[in-house]
Amino acid sequence: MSKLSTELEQAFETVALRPTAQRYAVLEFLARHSVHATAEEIFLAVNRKDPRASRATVYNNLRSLEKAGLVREVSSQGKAARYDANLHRHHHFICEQCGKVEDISWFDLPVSAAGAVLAGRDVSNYEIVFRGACLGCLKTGAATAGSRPDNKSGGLL
Amino acid sequence: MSKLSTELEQAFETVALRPTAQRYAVLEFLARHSVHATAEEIFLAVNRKDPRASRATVYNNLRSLEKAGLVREVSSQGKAARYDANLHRHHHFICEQCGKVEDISWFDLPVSAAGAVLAGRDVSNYEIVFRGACLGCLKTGAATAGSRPDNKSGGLL
DNA sequence: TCGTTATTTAGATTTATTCTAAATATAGAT
DNA sequence: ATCTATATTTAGAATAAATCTAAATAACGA
Repeated sequence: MSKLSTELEQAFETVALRPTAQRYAVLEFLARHSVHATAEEIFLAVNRKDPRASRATVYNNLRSLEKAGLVREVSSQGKAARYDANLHRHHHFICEQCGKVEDISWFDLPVSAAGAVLAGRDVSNYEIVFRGACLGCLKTGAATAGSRPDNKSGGLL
Repeated sequence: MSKLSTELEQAFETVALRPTAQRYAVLEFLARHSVHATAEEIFLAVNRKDPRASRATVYNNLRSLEKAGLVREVSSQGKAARYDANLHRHHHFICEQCGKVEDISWFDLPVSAAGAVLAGRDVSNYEIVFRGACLGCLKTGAATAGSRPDNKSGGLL
């Protein structure tokens, strides 16, 4: 009866997806942990408690949840795809040192900024992906400044 | 002697990466084709002409080029990672119907928009990922409006 | 309850990526 | 030019990730 379970049930209702026990477990895990887990990690996690879900089911559900917009695949560095509950909009920050993917609070992109350049495409959603050094890595080691040829300046924002 | 070759050589110079024939071929392919190819596609493409590069070399070079900032992995739907030459900054548009990833001309994110929310992290780069229906799919079929629970409005920009 | 359709399952299969250790090429110093 | 230290390349084996299969089960509406 926690607030989360209500929210998850409503989410399933909204997108008209059958809330099977396995599918629910996948979404719940992602909603509870902002760690951006791989399919394998989700598989292991949901199988610690009942109900047990097979690997194929985890993959199936990640796809159906993604198609419904409740989950999204976040671009990560490394082979296995990482997933993220998408109940509330947010941006992402990827640490180039340690590879961690952090959530960044949502803010709207000013309309003026994007308009012209999208040329009539129908945008249903968007996110900003920041890259750099996270707070942890800044403390620990020396940050390597990004060095793309056409990035002359130091700080980018 | 084309303009591209000069640009590629300069790019290697800037980032202090050895411009081996194989590495050059990988970057050149990505720069010439904005198709956001997979490692396998690049492998096949660069081996149509000399020099031939092994699969492992393609992967090695994608990693070194990525670390140098000349290439980036673009988030795609599907298992194989897709890569993109990053000589000039640009944003991305992913079509939710057909899966195509398109480049969007660069524009700066207004400073005011992002500042507070990044909380001291050192941002060396960023990009915006738009999702929706591309022009081709808009013409062909019916566009499905995005339906996340907290997205009440129709158009997003 | 019944019938229809979606979902789940375990395991095999396919596909993607990394690893290995020896051979080669590169850049800089002599 | 030659030498040396280091980075890169290679083919193929090994690992890891994701998908497929066909039969069994669960969900939903009538």
